[in-house]
Amino acid sequence: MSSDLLSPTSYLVLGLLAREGPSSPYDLKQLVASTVGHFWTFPHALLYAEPPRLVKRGLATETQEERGRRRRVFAITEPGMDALQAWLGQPSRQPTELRDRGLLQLFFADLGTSDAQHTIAREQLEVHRAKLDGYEQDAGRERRSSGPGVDSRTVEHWRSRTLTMGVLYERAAVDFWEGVVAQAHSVELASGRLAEDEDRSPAVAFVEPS
Amino acid sequence: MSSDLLSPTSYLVLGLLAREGPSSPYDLKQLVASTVGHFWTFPHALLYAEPPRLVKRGLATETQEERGRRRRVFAITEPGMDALQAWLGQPSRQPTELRDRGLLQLFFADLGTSDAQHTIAREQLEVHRAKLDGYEQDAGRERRSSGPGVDSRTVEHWRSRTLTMGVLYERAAVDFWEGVVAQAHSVELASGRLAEDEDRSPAVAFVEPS
DNA sequence: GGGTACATGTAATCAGTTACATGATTTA
DNA sequence: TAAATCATGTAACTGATTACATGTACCC
Repeated sequence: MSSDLLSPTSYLVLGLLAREGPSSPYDLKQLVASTVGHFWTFPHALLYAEPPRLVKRGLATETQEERGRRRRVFAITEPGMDALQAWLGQPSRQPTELRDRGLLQLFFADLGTSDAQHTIAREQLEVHRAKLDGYEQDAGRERRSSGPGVDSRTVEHWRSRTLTMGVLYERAAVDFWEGVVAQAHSVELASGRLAEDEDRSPAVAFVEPS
Repeated sequence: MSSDLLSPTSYLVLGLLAREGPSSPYDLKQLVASTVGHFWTFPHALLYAEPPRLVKRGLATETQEERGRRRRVFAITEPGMDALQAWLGQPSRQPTELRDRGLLQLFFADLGTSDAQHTIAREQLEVHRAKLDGYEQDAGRERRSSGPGVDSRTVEHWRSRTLTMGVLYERAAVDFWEGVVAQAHSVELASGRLAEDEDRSPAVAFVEPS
């Protein structure tokens, strides 16, 4: 018997099944990609592996289509709903995992060339600007399609609220990396490493500042 | 043969060995706890398991103390340094993993009671305020101990710069959850669920606003 | 010298990840 | 009808996590 505590993946699947009704792993994959997947990736193989685990615990059921693709469709059970409710009723105190390879590289940047610092920072700035840009396009699309009156009790409301956290994080990240770029640049200038006429921010130009 | 690409854990250990010199797994554990461990946790068993892997690849060497605790001490090799440099020279483009259980709960909060939303948000607010508070105390201690003249090229500089990312994230998180708390509260009021005289923010009071 | 906290490790399990492989549907 | 893409899965591996277990130093 594995410990009776479920993983975040378990609750992800339970929650999606509860909200969307019976779903195939592929459905789950699509749902994840457009929501939490923006900042917490779940490889598709996981979404094929998790539902059977839930079935074994009695938290979901599996049925198979007779014709066509014979997809496996999973549905949440009563005990599954209970587990989900229990989880929602007991807020997590575990700290956020901010797994960012760029940050890890920055942490060790002093071991590389001074050029490495600059390169890392510019790359990260580009990545985070692009991501922020993507979020804002999504938000625009959504506003147009769902109209102005978004009720705070709707599913859409909480969905977009969660994405907002992603946006806030990306904004903080852009601020941060801008600072690092500026800092690294001035250090290199001071040490006479850069020519005066060098392009200062090539990686930054292609995205409009917010 | 496993793929010749190293994991973040590998680079973490390589980087620490490069910076600190020969170290035992326990040393690594301490170093991690006071730096990146603040936002990217590496369980101690990992820091006992990873160095031998590096040895097998020729990126580190192992020696054992003769007396006392007979600790295993690991040191980085030339190929190890090369691998580290190569990594630093090629900035990551992989997106940040923001694994936050509270966010996941929020995403599904509409499936719980309206009370669940409020509870989750207050708990998260408390957690993130406490973390932010801890960072700021650390920063204060460090400023006092290292004096005013921090050279931007020093190790300490980059160390604290990296922690700064943690601070920025926590600030963004506090903002976010404050908004959610306010929102959830007003929704509950509107639906007549709260009495007028209910305590509005008990979870928040114990930490000073920054 | 007995308790407590710190330090050091191992073993077993399991989830996560990568890679592979093939089937179904659409479109050129 | 061939190509391309979307959809659906599985297998193997291995890294991450948990739990266990014991040793060493310090303090009362």
